Amino acid sequence: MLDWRLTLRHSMSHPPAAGTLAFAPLYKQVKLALTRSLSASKWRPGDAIPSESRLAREFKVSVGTIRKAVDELVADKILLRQQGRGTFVTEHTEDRQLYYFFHIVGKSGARVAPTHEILSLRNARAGPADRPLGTNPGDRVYRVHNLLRIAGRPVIFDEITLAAARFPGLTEKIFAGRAGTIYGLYQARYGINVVRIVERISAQRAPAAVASVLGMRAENPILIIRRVAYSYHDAPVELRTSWVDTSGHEYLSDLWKAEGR
Amino acid sequence: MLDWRLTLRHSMSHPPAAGTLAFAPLYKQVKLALTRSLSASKWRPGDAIPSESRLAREFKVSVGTIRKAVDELVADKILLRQQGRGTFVTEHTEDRQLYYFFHIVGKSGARVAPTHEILSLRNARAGPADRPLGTNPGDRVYRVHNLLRIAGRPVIFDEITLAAARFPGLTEKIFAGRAGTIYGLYQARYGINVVRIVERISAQRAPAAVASVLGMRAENPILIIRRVAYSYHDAPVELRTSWVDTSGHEYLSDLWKAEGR
DNA sequence: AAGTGGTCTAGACCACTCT
DNA sequence: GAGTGGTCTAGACCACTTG
Repeated sequence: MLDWRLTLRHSMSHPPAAGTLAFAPLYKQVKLALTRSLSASKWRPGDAIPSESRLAREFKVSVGTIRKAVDELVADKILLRQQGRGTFVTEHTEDRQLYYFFHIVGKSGARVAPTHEILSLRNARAGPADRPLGTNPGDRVYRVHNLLRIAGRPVIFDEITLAAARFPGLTEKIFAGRAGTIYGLYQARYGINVVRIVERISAQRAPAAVASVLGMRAENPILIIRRVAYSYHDAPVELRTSWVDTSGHEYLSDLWKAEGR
Repeated sequence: MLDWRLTLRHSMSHPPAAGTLAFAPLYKQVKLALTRSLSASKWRPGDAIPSESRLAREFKVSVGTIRKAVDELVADKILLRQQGRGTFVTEHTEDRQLYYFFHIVGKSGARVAPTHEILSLRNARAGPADRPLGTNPGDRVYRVHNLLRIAGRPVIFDEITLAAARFPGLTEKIFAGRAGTIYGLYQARYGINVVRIVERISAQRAPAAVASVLGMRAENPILIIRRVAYSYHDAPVELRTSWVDTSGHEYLSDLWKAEGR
């Protein structure tokens, strides 16, 4: 279990060196070792990681140093501390989904969980627009169409693109029959943990196909969100384009709340 | 200078008590005392606050406790640490503006600073829509119209609303003739420090008046951003509605980058 | 009662900036 | 060299959860 023994201590000086963190502060080295264990699925979402005193013994550093590493992972929402219980690998629960990965709220500000309806899952070939996924044009991808309703009313139409190589054997049945959230599915079935999203937003005219699904008039203004979802170490996982009818809802951007302050 | 002597130590137990933090952890009490000094303009933006060892002496707590309080203020971007130099009150420089308070980027992702053109500053009466400002309908407000160009092309039209009571003597000349950013003006002239914004985004049809200023066709889809800007302790400072032509630019939402990771 | 995270302390040494 | 923040340690005690 001690294959992560750190060789360098206090040698925080000089070229931070590309790629490796050999000369970084101890707590950064610990943080990197932990995220590597995480991405190698050493612990599963919902599991407790070893206690801080135990980690301190294993890494041969002080508890304070472990705390500083874990502090950052908690701030990144990769780990979750619970006093008296332990430190856990964050799960993609409905609540987390709603707070950190779903930014559409009612005009009154009310945050309501949407219901999902998977419309289709198709095999396709990646195009140049899928580059942010890390795919090359021609690579196999899945495209999933998804309709989100809020209080029964269709509000969002999603097109989700995934690299087939990273999601082997994915089917519409698996996607539609999942237990929890979509990111929970990635996590539970493929060990892929979405920890960060970047979204680009613009206003356009609603395409006819989208408008008809959303029950709005074609050519009416619609909000378009282009999302890239990342796992540990900035590895892209998912591309998602969302068309949002903002006649009754809007996009909420609140960095503070999102960071849990 | 020691008017902030803390009476309670280690008494972190029991009713966190509404309003007061008397029973909160020491570092939270220190943080609160510091933000109170900040909002009382005890130190001006750009100034260094006392060193950590000095604060530790003054507060009669350990340096580690001071560090934890300052850590949070740095994470909130209220303070800025510089190794070897000191800890400074954050200023509203152009750079900070561009990174934390301006979310419009080119479709390529390029972040370009806009140029501002103040079109008008009018006296008006607050309406019900101005409630988030903390004003009651009928209170005096200023409304400022502002055109932002990116690479010479008009992209954003802003309507800024301010409570006249908090910005006495504000004129169009002052607004247009300011040295740096708009939030820098609030800071330098009125001691009001914007530290957080919340934005709500929707897609609508461009009103004729806005469309003509932006040089786009009326009724075309346009992005609308309704912003509330807050100072310390969540005090609302500014209401801003922005109409954005997203034919060549888009809104970027990246919590991580915004948090400086 | 045992184990976990949360707070706080005191002190050492390093890295950086300024004079 | 003096002063600042940055890292790291070791240990005490508190608050909370679980058995």
